[in-house]
Amino acid sequence: MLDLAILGLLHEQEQHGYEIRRRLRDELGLFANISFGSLYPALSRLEAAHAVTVIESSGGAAAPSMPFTGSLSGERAGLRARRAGTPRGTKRSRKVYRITDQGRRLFEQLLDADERPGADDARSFGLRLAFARHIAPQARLALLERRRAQLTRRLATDQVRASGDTLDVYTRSLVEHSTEATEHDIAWLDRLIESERLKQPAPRSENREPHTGDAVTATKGTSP
Amino acid sequence: MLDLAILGLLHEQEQHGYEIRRRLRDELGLFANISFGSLYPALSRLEAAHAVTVIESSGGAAAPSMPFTGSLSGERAGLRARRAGTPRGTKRSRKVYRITDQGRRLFEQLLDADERPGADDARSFGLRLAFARHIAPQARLALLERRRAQLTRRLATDQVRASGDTLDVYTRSLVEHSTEATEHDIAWLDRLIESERLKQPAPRSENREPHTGDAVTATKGTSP
DNA sequence: CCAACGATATATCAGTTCGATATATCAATG
DNA sequence: CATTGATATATCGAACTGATATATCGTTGG
Repeated sequence: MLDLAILGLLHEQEQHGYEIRRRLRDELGLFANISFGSLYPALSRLEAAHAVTVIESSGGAAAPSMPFTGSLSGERAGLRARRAGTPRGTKRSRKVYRITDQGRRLFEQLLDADERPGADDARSFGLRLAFARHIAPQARLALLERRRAQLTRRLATDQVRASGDTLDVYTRSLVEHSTEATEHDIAWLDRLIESERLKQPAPRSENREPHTGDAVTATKGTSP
Repeated sequence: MLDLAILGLLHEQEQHGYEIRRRLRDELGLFANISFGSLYPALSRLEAAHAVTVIESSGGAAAPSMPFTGSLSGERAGLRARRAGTPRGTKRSRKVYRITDQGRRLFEQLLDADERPGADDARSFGLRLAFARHIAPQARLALLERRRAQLTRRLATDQVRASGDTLDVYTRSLVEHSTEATEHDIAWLDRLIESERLKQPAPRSENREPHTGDAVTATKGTSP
């Protein structure tokens, strides 16, 4: 899962590990504070799989062919960057990674294949959504609908759990709040799905009726 | 974290591993489907730490001293349970675990100490809340307020993230929805906190003003 | 001036958790 | 009466976390 996140960030711009961590935290929001013990092994993994390559290892020469338009002025600083300008600068060694063609292929493959329904699915979905602009409109729609189905299933099991009378006050409140949150999530997804549908002309209609709001409203009406 | 969950369930009734897994899934809802690769090592861990003991190892003799009032008729079945009644029954070996006094101490210790603000804090809080009936009213209130502070902090960083203009449509939607969800969580916590306050006579007031709804409403007003 | 401190940056370790898989028993199914 | 499915315990490798180590550089303040 981390691999996907890293490839997604490198997809846009070559970067070094520490910066990847910062962007994961500040931009994505998923991976509140990804551990270095996850990040660096993941980068090594990806390098071993030829999905990324190390562009620049230290502050020395070997300027990359692409003079990337990015933020900081990494090249050959440190030498005599003693008192002149360059207020934010290189900092130590830095291994800058660049995604390869194979890595790009792996990225797309992870983006719509990997999706196993496991414990940590909210994070997985959030990550995919954050990179949704990179995938085909129909795959995007499929992603949203898979997530919707997932949440609908959860809603069903949550209601079974809430219907029992063995729960104490706190656990009951927890389950009820969880149910509400899931309904809120589904409503959000429905908005996204509708918005996607408007952007593309209904791929291959027929047997396709608008299902907006079936399970959500059903939560109010399933009990006799 | 699993240790806490296991001790919490064994706190109420002695059980075997498979059943613990079922209750974690069906009652708590956290740990959607806890892995056996987590569960059984955790039980061994707890046994090694003398927090739990194995009461009954197989379908043989050695009936536990306490004839626990619980559900199923485990004792000495399997022998000649061939065609007569007993529709749900023993099933194979089963190692039944019981919590020890030391385990009970560990449980209380984990319940209010461990709380590290890490990646997986929603689960950690949910777990503690599910066992909140076992702790002192003031500790319960403290738990709720710590969680509230945590979410308020998250709200602040989420707003910083949303204020940047570098996000694409999908990521922006993700962040906005996440913010809403956090606000919803805080409102829920405020309800729980109020409900707790009514149950106990304000421990030691002074310098304590009702803070219900400061950060939540602040999310509408911080921008100039 | 320079020592202390904090931010940047990479790396590794032990401990947990997960997913997959192996093994065994028993009930139900056909 | 063989196959399948539920119950039950166990173990493996891979991944993630928190902690810790190491190093460089900029800032701060005595």
